[in-house]
This record gives sequence, structure tokens and C-alpha cells, in this order.
Amino acid sequence: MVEALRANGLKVTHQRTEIIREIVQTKDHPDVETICRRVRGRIPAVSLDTVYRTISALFERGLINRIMVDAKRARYDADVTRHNHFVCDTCGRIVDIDSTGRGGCRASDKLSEVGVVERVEVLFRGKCIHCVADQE
Amino acid sequence: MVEALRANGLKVTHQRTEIIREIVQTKDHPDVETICRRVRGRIPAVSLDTVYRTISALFERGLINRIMVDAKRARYDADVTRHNHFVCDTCGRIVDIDSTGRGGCRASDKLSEVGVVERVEVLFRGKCIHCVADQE
DNA sequence: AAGTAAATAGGAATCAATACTAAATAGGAA
DNA sequence: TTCCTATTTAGTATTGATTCCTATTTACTT
Ligand SMILES: [Mn+2]
Ligand SMILES: [Mn+2]
Ligand SMILES: [Zn+2]
Ligand SMILES: [Zn+2]
Repeated sequence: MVEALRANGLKVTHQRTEIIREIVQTKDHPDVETICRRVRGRIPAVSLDTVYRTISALFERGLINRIMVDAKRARYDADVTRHNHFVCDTCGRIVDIDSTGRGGCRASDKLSEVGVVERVEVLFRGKCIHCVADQE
Repeated sequence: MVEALRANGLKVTHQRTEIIREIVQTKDHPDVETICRRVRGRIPAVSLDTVYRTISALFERGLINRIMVDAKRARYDADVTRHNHFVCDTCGRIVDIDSTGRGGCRASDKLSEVGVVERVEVLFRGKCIHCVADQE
């Protein structure tokens, strides 16, 4: 992915390298604050603004995905292959769900009259096993 | 829907009635500011705070849906029947898309190990016909 | 190695959404 | 109709996420 930075005319800085390392190696779809906190484990002085700018730059170039799960913070995903998500409305956990078979979701015929679809996002909302267990 | 207010122990006020009328009769999934502006056409003195409180109250009781389309404002939908949405990433337009056949979307088998799914949201993202035409 | 444009850190500003207050109003039960 | 309480208003304040500003630093070109 660092290659992708160069390909997009972006400079390869220490900060960007570590931010990318962080989102690539995690599967929990973190928000920007979380990414920043983790990167600070290795670069204590990294600024929140830099993390925001880097994440936005990556997102705008389609190198990472954004998941809008609630009205609050945006969550990010370095896995840009086609897959769906389960979201726990109680604790906020986001779990990857494979797109079964032929994408798992078919567009209606009328879609072509409405516009050009570039991507499909499927969100399964509910309560995760941990939160179901907790409420007994 | 006004009945639903009573059923939930909420008073049926002039403001709430007009706010409900507004979201029920529109199909464009407005944000709170937009709803407020429109309601002011009939109740000039309605406060933004009241619109926020009313919309939140309706949403918390599951009487309306919230659609998180971008990192900015939340959009609301009085149609709580099962249907999908097309979102134009250029102009923000949101168009209803029927769930074809048996829901239009099948959950993967592994979902049951992850949690209990209460609802499924499908978002088709892309560029609407108007925005495609505009960019020639 | 030097020059330049891009990137950074740190703080301030913005924006949507909520909260608070007090005073005025209006639902709805009795 | 009367009374009690929820609700509204206006106006200000606050919160939390995100973006902007600017002096300083740094990656990359020559
Ligand atoms: Mn994912
Ligand atoms: Mn809709
Ligand atoms: Zn959970
Ligand atoms: Zn459009």
C-alpha cells in the first residue's frame, strides 16, 4: 500500500507508513481516534490531524473503505475486497461477513434508471453474541 | 403515526403533528435542518431544538429510520418497511429501491455465530442520472 | 548537498447535535 | 373547565468529531 502512496503522488512519510501499518494489520474497523492512539505507541508525537488527513487521503483514493455505522464516528477498513459487515448496535463491534455466492445481494432492475452503482454496502445490524450473553 | 405518539405516552402537539406530516409526505430522506426549514413554512416559530427532539424521539421508538450516508448529517425516512437505498455520492440524493424477491439479500451462514441480526441495510452507492448528465 | 513543495504538530475553529435555563404554552386527565 | 405536567421557545452553552491555520520540518527532486 505504501507503493500506492507513490503512485498517487503522495510522499511516503514515517507517519503515513505507521498509520497504514496499523489499519492493515487490524480487523476491528477502528475509528480515527483509535488509530491515532495505537500509532502513538510507536510515534508518540503523531498529531490527530495527521491521522485524519492520512485516512481521508487514503479513503478519497479508494485505498481504504469507510463504514458509517452510527451518527458518531466513522470507521475504517483496509480490506477493500467485496465483503459485508455485521454491526452490534450495543457495543459497536463490527465483524466481517463473507458475501455468499454471487455477491450475496442483487440489485433491482429499476436501479439503472436511477443512476450508476459503483459499490454496494450491506450492513447486518443486531446484537453480537457477547452482548446477548451479557444481558441475561 | 400520530396514534403511535399516544401509544408511546407522548403528547400530540401541533409541532409534532406538522413534523410528522412533513416526513411522511416526502420521499427525499431529509436531514433535520431541512425538515425544520419546511415545517417553518407552516409554523414559522418552530425551533430547531424541537425538531431535533421530535425526530430523535420518533427514531428511538423505531417509528422512523435513520440513514447514515456520509460523515455529515443524518438523514431520516418515515418509511420503515423493508427497502433499500441508492445514494448519489455527488449530490447526496437518496432514492428508494425495492427489495427484490425474498429480501434481495441473504445472510451468510456464519452470521448466527456472530450475533443476532435484527435488520439489514443495503446501500447502493454511485452517481445519479442527473449528476452523470451534468459532468459531460 | 540544496531547494522546493508537501507534510506535520499543535492549537484554534467549525459543525451537527445536545443540553440547559426560564418563562410561556398547551395536552389531556379528572 | 380546571389543574398538572409535558412541551415549546429562545437563547446560550456544551460536547464530540472533524477540519482549518500556520510556523516548522521533511521527503523527494536536481
Ligand atoms: Mn471489513
Ligand atoms: Mn427510504
Ligand atoms: Zn456487542
Ligand atoms: Zn446526484
